[in-house]
Amino acid sequence: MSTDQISPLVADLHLLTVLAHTKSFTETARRLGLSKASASMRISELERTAGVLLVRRTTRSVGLTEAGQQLVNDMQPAFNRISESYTAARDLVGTPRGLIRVTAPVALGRQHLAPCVATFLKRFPDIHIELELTDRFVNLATEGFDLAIRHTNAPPETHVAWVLCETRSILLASPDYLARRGVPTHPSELTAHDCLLYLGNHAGNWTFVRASNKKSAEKVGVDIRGSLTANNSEVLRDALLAGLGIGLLPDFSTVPGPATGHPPLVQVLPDWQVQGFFGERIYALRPWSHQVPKAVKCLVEHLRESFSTGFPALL
Amino acid sequence: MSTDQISPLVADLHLLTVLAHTKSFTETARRLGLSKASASMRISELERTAGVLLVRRTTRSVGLTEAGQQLVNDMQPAFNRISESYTAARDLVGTPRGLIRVTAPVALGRQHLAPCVATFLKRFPDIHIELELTDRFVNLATEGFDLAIRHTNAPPETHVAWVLCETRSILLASPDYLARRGVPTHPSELTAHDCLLYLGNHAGNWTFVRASNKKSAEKVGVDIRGSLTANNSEVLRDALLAGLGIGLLPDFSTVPGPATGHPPLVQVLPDWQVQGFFGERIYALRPWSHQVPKAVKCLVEHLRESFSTGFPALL
DNA sequence: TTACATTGTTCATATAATTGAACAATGGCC
DNA sequence: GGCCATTGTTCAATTATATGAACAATGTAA
Repeated sequence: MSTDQISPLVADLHLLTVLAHTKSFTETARRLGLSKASASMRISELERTAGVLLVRRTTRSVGLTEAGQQLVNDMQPAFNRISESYTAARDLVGTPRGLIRVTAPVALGRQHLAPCVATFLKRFPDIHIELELTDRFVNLATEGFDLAIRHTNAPPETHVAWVLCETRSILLASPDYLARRGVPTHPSELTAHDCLLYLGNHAGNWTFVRASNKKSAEKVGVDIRGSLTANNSEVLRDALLAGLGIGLLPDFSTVPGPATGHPPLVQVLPDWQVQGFFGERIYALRPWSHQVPKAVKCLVEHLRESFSTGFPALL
Repeated sequence: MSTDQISPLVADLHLLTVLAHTKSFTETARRLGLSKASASMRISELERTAGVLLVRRTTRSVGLTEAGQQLVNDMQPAFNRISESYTAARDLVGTPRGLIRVTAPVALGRQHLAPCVATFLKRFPDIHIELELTDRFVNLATEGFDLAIRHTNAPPETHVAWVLCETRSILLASPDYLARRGVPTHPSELTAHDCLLYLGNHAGNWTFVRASNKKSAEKVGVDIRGSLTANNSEVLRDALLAGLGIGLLPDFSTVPGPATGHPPLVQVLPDWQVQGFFGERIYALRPWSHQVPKAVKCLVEHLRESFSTGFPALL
């Protein structure tokens, strides 16, 4: 009925939406900066005044009832909108500020993003950044992230995708490995080599493409034998440096620093590219919204500048 | 950014939206059931944490700054949606309940609506009704009404319009007036009569239409001389009963009760109708929304039943 | 199965909130 | 122009709320 009635409940209703995502009073309380005792009591009172059971509570876990789930589904976009509006109002005046929650792949985040973020925070003292590094595919909207840094050639259509820089995945090996096992001159030779595979992304069969000077492209399918498979690109890089085999890595994570004592890696089969790893870029992704907070705009701009100047040697 | 940040502010942001409509801390506090001291302080703190001036305060009046206005415009639909969702959740279980804010024309409201509402409240003890009678055209959405009862032949397209009953406006006079001045047999004779006009609705020239038994309709334009013009239909009715002239009144407000000591009014020119007063109905109007609260549905149903049985004599 | 760690709830205490009267400022009214 | 009613703000007293340690329940790992 008239919106006046929800006034004493608005805060509790929002608490409920957070609870719906975290499915935990403890986590909800932490995010909202209050005690789990409060969170528990306020939900209880919300249910009491509403006269509807919203939360299914076992002493150990929390789920929503059908009514609660429907209520949250209805309200969630509204709270998102309110949040955007508030941020937009703040952005009207003064310097950029606020909290930006960023998620990025572990390796990329640690090696390139973190240093870049550090200089950014010095320029904008009123901006705070929460950087969560994970190789898991997070859902920006439901997990409350403002920005995701992704290395991909197919950014999701449902998000705003800013291009930070162009990259490509190339085949690499250490000089000593190539000295021992020989330098491949054609993709088909890879079958006889040890390969380092990224778990999940890299299937057992790669299709190589060579763009000839004519229109037609030359294609070769090759079965790959993985001597090491890992879900961490830094492990693969270290394995490459140690001379364990030939690996497909994005170019930004392959320049060894002087501290490693290793010579630079050597690109293998530079004329060939692996299908599915064309046109890769580093993107800053953001769930679609009416407004982009000024702080986020600044961060993206800063990242774009930093990433466009090329990547420094690692370590 | 992430909606978690607005959690401590949500209640204050909603307070701001109420303030935007009332333009008064006192009224805002009354509606929200807290003291004006609280309202003032919480808005102040909201501005402090946002770092933006939202409210333009003179010690006597309250207006919004540009930033504040934009913020409210952005958020208002969201809060409406939240309110609807909450009401829908409550409606999932148990008997209809909640507050319904209703506005209606003074005469119609006092004579027919109020008695009907009384019996309704007995049937649904958990429903509360706030009945505001005014002949002013209220904006349902911005003034926070759930339902408006209107007597019109052109319900606004932007609202849900339930038909409560059919009515028509007819020409009436008291028997003694007609005895003194004669019974008109044709609209053109009205120029020589005293007429009672509703201020605003009734212009000085009426077009009369008679639906003949053939397809063609007969039309006559007549200049009307008003002996009394008022913006209150009850005043006009009393004047009719007192024999002051001929008046155009909706049929539901014309049956004099025995307490008046007056004989029933007599319809004049029953074959003719006045253009612009065709197809009149009593409507229950409601701003468009995703859900109609169960309590509102029940009230509309109750009104429809009561109004369809015809109107009792007045007074 | 058993022990452990973690969850949600409870209750007395401490904290933060709301309150209401007093005050200064202002718009309306004669 | 001056009076009066009403507005928004301020501040100490009060009320309501949040807190955190203790507890029972439960999923997990050995």
